[in-house]
Amino acid sequence: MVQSKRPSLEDLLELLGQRGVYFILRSLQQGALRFGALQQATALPPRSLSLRLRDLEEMGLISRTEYQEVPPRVEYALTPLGKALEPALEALAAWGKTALKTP
Amino acid sequence: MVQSKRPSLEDLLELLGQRGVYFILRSLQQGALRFGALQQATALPPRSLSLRLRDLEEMGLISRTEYQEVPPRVEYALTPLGKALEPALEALAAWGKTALKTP
DNA sequence: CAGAATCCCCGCCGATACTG
DNA sequence: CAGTATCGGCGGGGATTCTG
Repeated sequence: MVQSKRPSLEDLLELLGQRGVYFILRSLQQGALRFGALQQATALPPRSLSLRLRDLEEMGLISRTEYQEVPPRVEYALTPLGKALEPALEALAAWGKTALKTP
Repeated sequence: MVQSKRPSLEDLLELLGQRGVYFILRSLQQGALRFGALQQATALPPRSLSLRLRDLEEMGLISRTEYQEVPPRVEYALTPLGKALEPALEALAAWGKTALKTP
């Protein structure tokens, strides 16, 4: 467990502004996912995805679970703090839909 | 009226991630404000504030009204589309408070 | 499979000065 | 008052390559 950053609203917004982060959180709302699956969902290069996942983990929004197997398997899931974002993400999505209706 | 950009959710998130943008929108929810007032509210240098305001205007979230007076006066206000963001901003603020309670 | 390392480049950011 | 002009720095971002 890392949880180094104080999860301030400004930090969250800055992170949400990075490409793919919104999609990562939305995807994980359906359940835990592996690195490869997130790569496909976000269309991010490995390095960028890795950085974003670390940011999210440091902010306490997601957890990383490493399974000692062959082949290696790592799963990412929302923490309670991450799940608490759901209403906000819903509200943003709702705005996005209304924005399309009134051009 | 400019309204050049299609207001997609990704664009909004990217813009919200820029420093000061959240504060600009929140401040304007209380009513129209002038450039100088926004400068004080956000603590942004003039150039950055000017860029952010233009981004917001291009996305159709705020409107710019210039009064031909001496001294010059310009007021920024939320458009209906900008006001439609209020629930989302509220939800984000609510998350911010819960984030503080559960460190 | 899940990342780390390296490299290079551009775009933003803030500071300072100036003007209609 | 409400911006624009100019500049320098640096940090993030993507592409590519390599490894436990």
